[in-house]
Amino acid sequence: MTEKDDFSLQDFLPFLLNRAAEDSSLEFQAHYKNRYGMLRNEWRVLFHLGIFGQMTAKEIGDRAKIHKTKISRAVAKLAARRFVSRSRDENDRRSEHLRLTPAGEAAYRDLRSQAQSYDAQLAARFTPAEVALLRHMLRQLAGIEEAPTGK
Amino acid sequence: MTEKDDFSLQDFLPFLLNRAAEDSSLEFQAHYKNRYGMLRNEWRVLFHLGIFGQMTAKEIGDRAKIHKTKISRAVAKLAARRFVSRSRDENDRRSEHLRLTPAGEAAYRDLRSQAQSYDAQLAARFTPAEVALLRHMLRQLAGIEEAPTGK
DNA sequence: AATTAATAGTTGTTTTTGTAACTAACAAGG
DNA sequence: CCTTGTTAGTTACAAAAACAACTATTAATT
Repeated sequence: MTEKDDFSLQDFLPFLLNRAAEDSSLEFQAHYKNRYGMLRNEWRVLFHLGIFGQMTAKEIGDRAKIHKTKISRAVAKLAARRFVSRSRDENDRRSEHLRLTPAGEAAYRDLRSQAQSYDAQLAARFTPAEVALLRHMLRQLAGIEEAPTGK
Repeated sequence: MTEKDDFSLQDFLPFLLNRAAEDSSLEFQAHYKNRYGMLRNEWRVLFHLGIFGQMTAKEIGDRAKIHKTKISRAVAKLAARRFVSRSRDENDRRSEHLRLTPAGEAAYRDLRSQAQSYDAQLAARFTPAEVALLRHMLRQLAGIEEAPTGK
């Protein structure tokens, strides 16, 4: 099983990105799945509402580039578990404003602290400058506009 | 929709990694899906065989960290399309040696060149040193042992 | 040797995802 | 108004992934 070819899968960025993403997802999953029975899109929605306080499904989808059907299902489950409350917009009755219930807030705060320490754990493998560059490059690859530095 | 919280999803590594991985996967998918009707695990198997010449399903799974059921189904499809041939190991009749047929080789060479130019296109957004560091960090995050440099 | 355990690979069943079609509400142009 | 087009969100169906159970073969234990 020795190489007969100069191409290396382990250098191919889409492969590497997927492998790294899968590995880190799997580890972080332990927190939201075991403790709250959530799915990936559910914690993402939860986090968006935790961070921004109130959003519509569309706003979440646009910001996180998650398809509306995924949002719809995630919101349905979060609402069923009383983590999220929904209220129609009076001006445009097509859209719904979502926000966390107290139980949702509690879950968010708990998971956020898990996320922060897991992120720190990943970052600890590198120097701060390296991590900053990594985040910058990943944002670039993910098509996320750089957050304005408050300088 | 303004932030009420200091935590930023867009800095959280698992989120960033997933977003970047998904984006690049989706773009590269166009090549193997449109041209060959392949699935992600199918091109991965194809590439492994293209690179290493001959492997068992287990070896592929170990190296790429793909679960054996995924390998099994990917191999079944590749074999049905005559991209891969299978032969039992005479010493251990549980395992099968897989290799590319000429058609498989042709598909591999085609996709490999697509992969190389797509990778170059991604890499072009950064300096060579940055890209080298990115690959290094991703390998580290993915738990891939660094390839020995021939120095 | 006979039983038990381990390994390579496959198959079946359940969850999740992807895609498309749908409803309801609003907007714009004639 | 009233047809046509858009948008927010849901639902239904098809494709794919996850997980568990299975077969066949080899290895280990007694």
